[in-house]
Amino acid sequence: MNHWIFKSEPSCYSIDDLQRDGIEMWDGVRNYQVRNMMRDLMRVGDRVLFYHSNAGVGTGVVGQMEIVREAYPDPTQFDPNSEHPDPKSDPENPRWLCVDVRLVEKFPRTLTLQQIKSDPAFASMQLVKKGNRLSILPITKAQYQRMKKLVHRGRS
DNA sequence: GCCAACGTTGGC
DNA sequence: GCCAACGTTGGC
Repeated sequence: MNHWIFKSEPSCYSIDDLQRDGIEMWDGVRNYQVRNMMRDLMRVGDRVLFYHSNAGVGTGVVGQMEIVREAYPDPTQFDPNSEHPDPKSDPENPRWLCVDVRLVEKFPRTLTLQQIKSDPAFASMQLVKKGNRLSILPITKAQYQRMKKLVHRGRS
């Protein structure tokens, strides 16, 4: 089983939106590295941390999810009215994929990026490295569990 | 709103 | 295949 972080700008789609929806198609990925991770490594049952990006003081990890459907063609690439249509994608051989996620838990508070950066256990994570622009990142099981622990303990 | 980082595009 | 221009991401 693999562990992941999925980023989303809360102004676009937030943990509260997912709480309302329960299960959601994670669409709009338009990056080849991320697509390949979805295709090759992501499996039903994988655990995922939900990260709010570009959220000011609210930037950080806000909950956990799980993968409930493995990679399949992202329908929004063929929808001219969607956020990210891709006219060059061939319906016979779709370029972009998505997965379905289910909310497991909204955390009682946000584990902020500041807190994550200040913990040496997370120093090796891609998330805290400068210039990382991937919307989906792998994380180790140990790091995942430590984040869960910190956020439930209330203080770190 | 600024700007650094980095992926993508397209001319050659 | 190189690389400059451009667009996007995301922290601050």
